[in-house]
Amino acid sequence: MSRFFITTPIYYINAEPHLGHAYTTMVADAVARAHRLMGDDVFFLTGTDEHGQKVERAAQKSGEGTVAFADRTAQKFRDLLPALNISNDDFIRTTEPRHFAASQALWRLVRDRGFIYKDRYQGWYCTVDEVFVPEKQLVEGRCPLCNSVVEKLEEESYFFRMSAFQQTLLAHYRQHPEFVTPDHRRNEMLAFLEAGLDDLSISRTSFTWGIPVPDDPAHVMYVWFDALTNYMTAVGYGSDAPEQQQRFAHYWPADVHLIGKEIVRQHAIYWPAFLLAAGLPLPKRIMSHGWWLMEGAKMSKSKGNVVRPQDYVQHFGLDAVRYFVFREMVFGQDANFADDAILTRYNADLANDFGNLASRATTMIHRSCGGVVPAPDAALLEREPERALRSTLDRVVPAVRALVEEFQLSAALREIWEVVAASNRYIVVREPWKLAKSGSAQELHTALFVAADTLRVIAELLRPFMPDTGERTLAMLGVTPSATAWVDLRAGTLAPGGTLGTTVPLFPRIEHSVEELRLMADDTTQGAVPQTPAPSAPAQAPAHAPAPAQAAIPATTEAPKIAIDDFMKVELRTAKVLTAERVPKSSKLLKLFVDTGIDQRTIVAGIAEAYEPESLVGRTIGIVFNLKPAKLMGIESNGMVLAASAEGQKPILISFGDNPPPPGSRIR
RNA sequence: GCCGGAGUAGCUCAGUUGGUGAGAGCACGCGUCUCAUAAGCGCGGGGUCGGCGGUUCGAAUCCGCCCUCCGGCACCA
Repeated sequence: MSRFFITTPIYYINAEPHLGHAYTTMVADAVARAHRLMGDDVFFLTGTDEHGQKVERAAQKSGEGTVAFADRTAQKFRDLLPALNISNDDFIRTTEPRHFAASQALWRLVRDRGFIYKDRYQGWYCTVDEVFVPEKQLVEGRCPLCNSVVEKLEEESYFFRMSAFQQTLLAHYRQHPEFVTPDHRRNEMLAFLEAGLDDLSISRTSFTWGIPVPDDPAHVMYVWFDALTNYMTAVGYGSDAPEQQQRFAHYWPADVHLIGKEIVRQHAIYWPAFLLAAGLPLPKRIMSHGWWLMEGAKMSKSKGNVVRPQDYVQHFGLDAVRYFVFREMVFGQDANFADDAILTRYNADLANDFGNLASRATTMIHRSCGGVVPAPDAALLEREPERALRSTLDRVVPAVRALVEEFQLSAALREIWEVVAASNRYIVVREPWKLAKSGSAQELHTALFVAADTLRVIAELLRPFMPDTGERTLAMLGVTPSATAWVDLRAGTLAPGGTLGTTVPLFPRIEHSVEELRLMADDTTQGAVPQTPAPSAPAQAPAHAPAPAQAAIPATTEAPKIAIDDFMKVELRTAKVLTAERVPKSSKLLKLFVDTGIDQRTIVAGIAEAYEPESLVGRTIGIVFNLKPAKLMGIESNGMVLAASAEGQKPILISFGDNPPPPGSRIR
């Protein structure tokens, strides 16, 4: 069993989490899960980068303390993890004490070995943007960003003697061609190295939100020195505790730093230079992926085309989104995120090919074999379609393993779908429904066994990519998931005599366009907060209910019983409607302004089809008082109106009669 | 500007060291089964392989020039 330490970048908390962050984290998750299934001792790290002037300023602007701001914004990234079913082993924040200790330890080490010196940092400073502008970028002596006049400024700074490592790094690149992937990024880094390295300014005195430089607290470490060190902090670097030192010895160096292409240099040059200076081992691989483009354009806030993964998770379910991003992006290249592409992938690959296969294979065993895995006939297994299918598996399983190790998730899924297609073809050739009527029992049992056995291998192969789907498919087959299922994964290992679970539709076809789905979701869901997927709950209805008609009404009534305490967490109160108006471009939403007795607030409610706005003014309604705010059609809604909605019917508000209680009365 | 990628069917892309008549998926058309989520399976149409020129018995694949797009040299998954 080998050790596998994989990291994502730590995400800078100055931005909102978006598809880019989600993608990096999901890729790392899939690879980490695959290594666990292969029996490796995996450590999977992600976290947040919280220091620097940008954060300090954003915190000032927000009026919170810097610490409170960092806590709140870091939490947004942390919240993304369960929503994406991420199996990280640790979540590191650069503001944690352990990270201060590690960063300062690394600094001291590098300093004591003679690679840090103090000098003056001199440059052109733009007082408007508050940044140093490199001389080359000046436009006629003015700031290229805001066109204001820059001034020459000097600041005392510590410098890292990066220039000392050019030759060592070049040698390392030559000895380890796999160090930077993909190749064209490696070539870029080689070009950068050959051009020569400048020493790097690694401290600042112009702000204080950072890790103090040891023995000179007027300086804080400049962002990358502190940030990159996180990879060692999390495995125990800088700690005095013996068990932490052992952990560090065990897990360092990292096997993979997974990053986006925009931070290759920091990881492929700065970071190894720091480590060389400290005399510490270098990470084995820097793997960099491309960007997600929207309609061919880079995502950016100003273009308003930032993809929020939660929206798609809501429409298609988490596993479908994971499948899409893995399948669609060739590692290292940019890829397009298009609504119709994800819908096509969903219906063609997940619903038609795989979901339907799982459904037909298990249903036939329920019908013809009483839901028990039949025993195959050894001689019949040696006939042609069976042998061919088996050899497909023999080829695909190791291929998938190898591809995942190289982060070729798209190709790996393509291989798995070869098996899906082969399995569908096998069923057509053997026609078990005919065998059930007139064929021999041995032939029927063999065909159904092979179908189920193949499905089981597919389910195991899918687990890193779509953990929930893999386990639900195994549950349909009555197979208990094993933590190391990939160690000896092959055809013919499904145990005859096992009892199948219930067949459930894994990916119901979606007949609506994405635009329709989006409108429905906007009108019917009250929270933009992504659903936390129920981990391994095999027998339940689809956790993510992609069918939009079900969005307003739970598909089943099998909700577990709750205690009175749980109920009392929900503050139901009366409120009086002050104003009501239609939300433009929405067929179902009304914007209400209500008096809750405690405050006055806006609530958006999906009742426009049932009530005229005017009829509501002055009326007393029931609301959920302490619901998290959510944005619906761009309007922040603070609470939720209580109304009964029978399936297919318009909602009816809870009524308090002619003599209603005062606003703010608790409902229980 | 310098360096590096990419331009192949309507769409997204495979095509190692030049050589059986240029491929896959999706979409589209036709056929077919009925176990299955109106899913599956089979067949089919469609491409001057960015342009021009060259090397060669033979080039999408090598060379030169040109056009277009993208990236690195300068922040951001």
